[in-house]
Formats: sequence, structure tokens, C-alpha cells
Amino acid sequence: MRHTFKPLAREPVYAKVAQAIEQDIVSGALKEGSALPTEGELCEQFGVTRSSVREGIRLLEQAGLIERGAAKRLIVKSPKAAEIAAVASRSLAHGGATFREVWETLAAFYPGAARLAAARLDSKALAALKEAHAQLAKARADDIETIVSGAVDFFQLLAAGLDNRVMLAMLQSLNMMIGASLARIIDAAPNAKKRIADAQGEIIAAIEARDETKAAEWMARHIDDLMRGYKVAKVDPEARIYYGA
Amino acid sequence: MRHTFKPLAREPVYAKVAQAIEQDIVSGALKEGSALPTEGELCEQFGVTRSSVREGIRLLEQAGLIERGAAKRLIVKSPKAAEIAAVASRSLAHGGATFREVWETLAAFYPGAARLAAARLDSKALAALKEAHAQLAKARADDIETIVSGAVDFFQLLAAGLDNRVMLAMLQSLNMMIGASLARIIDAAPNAKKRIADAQGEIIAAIEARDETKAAEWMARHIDDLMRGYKVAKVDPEARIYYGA
DNA sequence: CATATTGCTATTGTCGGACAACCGAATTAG
DNA sequence: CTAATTCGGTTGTCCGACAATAGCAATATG
Repeated sequence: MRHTFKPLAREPVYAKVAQAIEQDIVSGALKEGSALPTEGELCEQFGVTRSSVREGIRLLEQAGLIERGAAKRLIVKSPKAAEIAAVASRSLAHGGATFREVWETLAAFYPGAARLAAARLDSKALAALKEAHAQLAKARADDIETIVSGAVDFFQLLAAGLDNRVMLAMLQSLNMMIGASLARIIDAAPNAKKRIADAQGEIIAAIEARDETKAAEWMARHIDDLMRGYKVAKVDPEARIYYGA
Repeated sequence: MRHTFKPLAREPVYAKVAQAIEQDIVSGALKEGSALPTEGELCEQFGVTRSSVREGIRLLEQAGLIERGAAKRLIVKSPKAAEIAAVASRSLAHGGATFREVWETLAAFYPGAARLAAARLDSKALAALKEAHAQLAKARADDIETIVSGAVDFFQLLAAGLDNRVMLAMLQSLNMMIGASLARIIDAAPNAKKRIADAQGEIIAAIEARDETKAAEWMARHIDDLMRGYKVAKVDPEARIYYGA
């Protein structure tokens, strides 16, 4: 048998361009907000044509590492939690995530988040939570839209107040995926508004009292309750989450 | 004053191309695994040049929606949990996530995951966990590499056995970010191996006994213990997580 | 006849050049 | 001195071209 060679890595030039730029970004040589050379200069430096440079730029653009700033110059960008959440939830939705998977994750993660909230939330974040709760409490029982947005806002505000971008990104990603389906639950459950408002009120009270365990317990109960609404609404738990652009 | 018009959205053609294709993917018109037209055909259908088509393709490629398959044809792809996790963790790392944020999130999320594991893990996944634990148990106390990989494998296997892609993607993302820093902790703590092995053993026992509360408690303790190692190792909790390619 | 080799063809990856639209800055007009 | 204009540079898009590659068909070989 003759000697066999491994196929040597033939990477497209545009990928190499993207990698080279990314390398300088993550290494810190290119800091956030700093401008990249123009396309023409990149061509010279890399020794490739603009077509290849531009294709590489598209990769970095989609990855959220660069964007067009003033004067159309390319500037290095730090992806914000909200964008990461948007990308992740979109990918998960396209990957075929089901209602069951999302709700299970909510049930597994949010009690821990509530526990941290009880330990951490400052008065400002707490006031925002109370404000959202008040909005929800005074909404009419048949005003589905207000109830839904109030319920989602509660989760959003709680996540935002945790002073933790990693947790925020993940919780936001979950929030985005449930937002649309909440309406169906609330629509199907007769006294949904009262149940939601009561649970959120208890959670807020526990947070204010710095009672971590109680906050976690009520959050778990709250999410269980919402999941029960799913069964009432006869939603197929294995149905795919739709892509909430 | 003359009537003023809002500046109309001038989106680059390559972005429109990407959106058009993405639309057909998420709408289901293009199913996973199906092939896209060739670049030339796309040019004709969209009425643009290959340069623009190719730039649009790069966006979709980076988004994980398409890839080059056999015969070089572009085929529609469903992003897997691992890829989503990789993208998310990279973005978070580049966004400046700190050790504190990641560890807090671990502490908040993993107990709930352990609870679900106790209820859900099948015998196969449990066997895999035990196998990893055995590997760790028989590692030498000074074999940092084996200890680290064993500790990470434990988290990975637990997440993988949950039959939940959403949770898997998020937990994997966390795992990727801590992997590198674990070595430092273990290196600094003298009896790290024993403590890790003991905690993981307890968690596995609780899972096997289907004791959800105990599994969650031991997991919380386990992560607390690892976090304590951080202080011992004198790692700055507000230091940025580096990008672990 | 079955298999291995060869050549053909379609497609991609890359190149070079071109031009209108657009932005910011320099310059000129008021 | 301010406002309008010009100007140069950059981007977005187009066109055309070519080498490299992979799949497929035709051919040679046993």
C-alpha cells in the first residue's frame, strides 16, 4: 500500500480573512469601538481582493463582532445581552425547540434567578417590578394584551435587575420564546390574570423581604401554574416554537 | 413647510438576499437538508450579481442556517445545540462576561437542572455519568488535566441527558466558559479532587434514587464549593472570561 | 462484465476593474 | 462667521474572467 496523505486544510480565503480579524479582536489588539481599516486597505494588507474581504466581513458582521458605524467605517462591537439573546433564541427556534423544552428550562432556571433576585435586587429594580405589577393588577381581566405584556415584563425586569449579563442573556432568550405563546394560555384560562398577579405579588414581597427561599418557591409555583395553563389550552407540548422575528 | 418623507429603508442587496432565503427556510418552504439553487441560479432569480449573492450566503452561513454539503451544493441546516452554545458563549465572552457572572449563573441554573436530571435521566445517561465519575475517582490527585476534564464531563453529560435542547444549549454555553478556569481552581486547592469526586458521587446517588431535592441540594453545594476554590486561587471575580476558542 | 482511469462539465473561489451613491471634510459663497 | 457647494474617499453593486475542484460520463483495462 502506498503512503497516504491527509487531505490538507484548504480554507477559503474569505474565512481566513474573517479569522484573522477576529483574532485581533479577541486578543484585544482591536478594542471595542475602534475602527477597522477600509476595505481597500484590508485588501492590500491581506493581499486579496475586495470580494474576498467583503465576504469575510459579512461573517464577522453576522457574528456581531463588527458593524458599520459613522462614516460607514467598520467598527468593533461588543454584542449586548439582548442581541445574544435574540440570536440564541432564533437559532433554538429554528433548531426545532419545542414548548416543552422551553418551559422546562424556565422551570429549572427561574427559581434560581428569583433566589438571586431576593439577595441582589436594588430598590430601583424592585420599584420597577412593583410598577409592572401595579399595571398588571389594574388591567381588566379581558385585556389579554396588557396581561401578557405585564407578565413578560415581570420576567424581563427581574432578569434585568440581576446585574449579570450572562444570566440576562439566557433568561431573555427564554422570555423571547415564550412571549408569543403566553397569550394563548391566558386566553384559555378564565382567571389567569388573578393567578398571575397573585403569584407575582408574592414573589415581589419575598424579594423585598430578602427571603430567598420563599422567592424561589413562589417562582417555581408561578411557572408551574403557567405550565398548567398549557394543558388547559390544549397546546401540544411537542409543537415547535415559532420563529419570533 | 413642505411635506417631508421619512428616509426609506435602503437595505443592502446582500442583506435582502439573505433575508429572502432565510424567510423560505423558517417558513418551511426549504426544509432541512434540501439543497439551494446554485449561485448562478440565485443570481437569475434575484436579479443580482454573484458578488451580492455570495455576501448574502456568508451571512446565512455564519448564522448556521446553511452549509456546503456534498457536491458543493448549499444545503439547509438546523443549528445544533452545541453550535448555538459555541456562538453564545463566544459572544458573551467577547461582550466582557466576568467570572462572577458565569459562576453566579451556574449556581442559579444547575441545581434546577440536577433536579430535572433526578426525574428524567435514563439508565444509559446515568451509566455515562457513573463512568465519568469512575474515571475521575481513579485519577491521581496531581493529574490536573484528568480532573478538570472529568469535572467538566460530569456537567456536560448531565446536561446532555436531560432530553432538552434548549437547556442543553444554555448549560453547554456555561460549561465552555468555565472549562478553562477550572484548572486554576483545582491547581490551587489541595484536596480538590476528593471534594469534586465526593460531591459528584452524592449527586449521582441522588439522581439514581430519583431524589430530586437531594440532587439539587448537592449540586448547589458542589458549585458553592467550586466557587470557594476561586477565592482560594485568588482569581479576580470581575476579570473577564477569556475567549476559549 | 466489472472495475479503474480519464476526460468533460458545472460550479465554486478568487481575481481585477468599473461606476453610481453616499459621507465627511475642505472650500467657496453669502 | 455661517451656509451652500465641491471634492475626495469609501462603500455597494455590477460585470467579466479564470483556475481549481467535484461529480459524472465515457473510456480503457483486467
